[in-house]
Amino acid sequence: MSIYDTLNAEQKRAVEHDKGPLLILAGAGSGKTRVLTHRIAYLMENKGVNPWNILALTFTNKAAGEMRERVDNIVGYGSENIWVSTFHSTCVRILRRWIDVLGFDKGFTIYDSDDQKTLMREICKYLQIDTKNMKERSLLSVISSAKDELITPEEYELRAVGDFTKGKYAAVYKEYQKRLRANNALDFDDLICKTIELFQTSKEALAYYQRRFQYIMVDEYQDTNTAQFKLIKLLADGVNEEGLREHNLCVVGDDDQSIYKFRGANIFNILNFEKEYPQAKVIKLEQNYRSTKRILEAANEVIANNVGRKDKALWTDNAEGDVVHFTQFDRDSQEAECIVNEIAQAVQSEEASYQDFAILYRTNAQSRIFEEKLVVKNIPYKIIGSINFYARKEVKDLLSYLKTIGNGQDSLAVKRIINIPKRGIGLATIDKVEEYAIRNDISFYEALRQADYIPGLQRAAARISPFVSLIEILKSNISRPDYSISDLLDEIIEATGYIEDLKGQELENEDDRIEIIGELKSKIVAFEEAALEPPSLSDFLEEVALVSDIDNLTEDNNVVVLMTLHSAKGLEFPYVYLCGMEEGIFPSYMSIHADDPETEIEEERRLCYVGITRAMKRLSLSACSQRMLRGETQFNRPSRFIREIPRYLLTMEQNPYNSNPFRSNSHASLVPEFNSRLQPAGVAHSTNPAASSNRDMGSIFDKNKPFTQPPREFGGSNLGTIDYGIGDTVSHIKFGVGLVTNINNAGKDYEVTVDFGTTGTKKMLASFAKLKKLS
DNA sequence: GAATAATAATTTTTT
DNA sequence: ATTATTATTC
Repeated sequence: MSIYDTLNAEQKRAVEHDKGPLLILAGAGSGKTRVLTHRIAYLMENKGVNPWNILALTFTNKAAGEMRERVDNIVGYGSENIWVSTFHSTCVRILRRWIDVLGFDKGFTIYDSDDQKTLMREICKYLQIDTKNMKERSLLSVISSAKDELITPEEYELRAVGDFTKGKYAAVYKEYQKRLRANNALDFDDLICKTIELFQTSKEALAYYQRRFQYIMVDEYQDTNTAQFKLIKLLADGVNEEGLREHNLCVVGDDDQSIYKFRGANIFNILNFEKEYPQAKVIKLEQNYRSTKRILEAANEVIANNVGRKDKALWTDNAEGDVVHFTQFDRDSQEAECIVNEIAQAVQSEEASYQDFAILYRTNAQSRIFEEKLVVKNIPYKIIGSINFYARKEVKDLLSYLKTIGNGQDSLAVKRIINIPKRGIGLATIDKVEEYAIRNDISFYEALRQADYIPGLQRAAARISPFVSLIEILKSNISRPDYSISDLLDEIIEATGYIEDLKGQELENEDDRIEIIGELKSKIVAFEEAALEPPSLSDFLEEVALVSDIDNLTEDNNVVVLMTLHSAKGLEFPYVYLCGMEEGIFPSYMSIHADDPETEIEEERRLCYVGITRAMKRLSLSACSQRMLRGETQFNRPSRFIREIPRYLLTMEQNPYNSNPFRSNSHASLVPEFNSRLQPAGVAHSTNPAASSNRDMGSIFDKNKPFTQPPREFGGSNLGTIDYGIGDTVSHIKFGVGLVTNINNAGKDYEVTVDFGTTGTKKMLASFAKLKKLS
């Protein structure tokens, strides 16, 4: 009896394949990680492959860590020598060693999307681009797509000839790359592109890694972009000791779970793998070990609506299981409250524990309301993603100090902290320094050091020099042998008086902010303790840039987890709540109204498939008729994906708050209170005329309504009117109490004129103003 | 020239 | 609702 006997026939074939390209099409829950780890073990144990020669690429650090751990459990030795890491970490590791070939310094900084945006803002200002027409975000995405396709700024320029807009893009792209280099910084895409550039520039570097990585494995292959594929191809093109090109490349993926097209994922990497490698062997894993029959069938039915997929039929030996639950709520607050109550009850009755539950949604913004309800119920939870810890102001400030000390060329970081805490250095001074830096072709920080020689900076120069000395002193500490990053952080906080400054600002959430600084400190300490040898500052900054929230999700925490559908890929939970199943939310408004809705909706559908297939035992779907989004009330119809699940697999659950407020659950006491909060106050929103126009967004379903449930009314039935008229007294959230002096019918909305007395007379649209009638 | 108050703008998904 | 930018005050 060997460990390989637990594998099914197809899995076994995949595991025992040793030489040559291999494509594993692995459906959801078909044990693909198991196959990968067993294959690594098999190669080591039975084929005498040196773990040193194995490279396994994943997309998240979590997946990488898990893979290493699982190999360790099987083999018991040598797993630390396998190179298992994410694409991005792999590239950083290579570049830290070789990037000087490309003219960068080895201490380069990695820019996250916030940094990118800041840089782009500067560029738009510099190139006098009107950001009303060309948004920073869209410019960045143009650049990102170019990089994904390995198009250089020069090439982009060539292709742009004669096209004004593209010409502009080319200029921005060029300037962006120029500034990254000047700051000795790389963005995420650069990590991949520069590694390829390195391999094309240095035969020595390429040969070294080709020789080392004799066996390459790629997880989530459907998410690779053109650049990543090129990188894999370059590495897999090496020769072995006998001078043979074996292409020992094993890729695992599922075209139905390709959900990163927006990030450049190229579906043809998986669809055309056999064309690229004609000798490739293809193995399909179609047995699902995760979900019940009903859940799997629901998933299959939904995904069957997509065209142009690789043919496959996922099946399972698991039990029939519970039907899929669908509940339609009136409001998002009900949805959240109800789901949270259900979880509390299940845990109370010891049917399950907190960690068995996941709440999944399309956008991060949806997490807020759940958090609210979970706190009230005292349920332990973890939200993955939403407000990234490293995006907090305090953290960014302190990290910028670290970056400034580690890489003085990173002007973005220097500019961020030069006046934090306030040193009396304002915009005008910064502009002058910047101008001097550009004129003399030096970095911003270098210009600060020469502040005394900058014309027009008499008084300001005196304010700059203490800052420069501070950084210089902190810098000199790094060279001490006993130096640690956490000491450095302490010194920064101490020397700048950062915490005192924070306290002086009299912010209401002062304690939270100080706590966050403490959290940063413990993260640094933990990082230093986990490292085998004392890590360098750039090691830590790299960790910060490349470790995502999901990576820290561990199973030993008994908490309910909340995350986006994207983050949930690769995970599984006994009980899954898929909420916000509404047209405009999921599928998203963006996809419905895209230039090419068919394609975009298909991606959303794959995302839905991913969501459904996370569930092992029970799947609960829900939608709300009314939802608050960015301070506005939206009215959405249930998602088309609900309709795609056959009725016999679904139960339509009654909204417990509506049908029977005294339902026999232990939380019945909450209900009357809830309703009273909901009814009169909410009427102002639900009766505004824009509501009916928003509603039409989902009207494609009017002709073909999938629901037998009688349509319920919200609050009152006077939708499309407003409950105040000329001469009425109304209150506005910001302007206070005023008198309605005029109402005009402005198409789908009403333009209301209100006299707020001393505040003045304002004209506003009824749908946005949220006026409340006072009588 | 800098600090502060007021106003405009923004969010789909992520390494 | 939160954050970046602009207008205003000191």
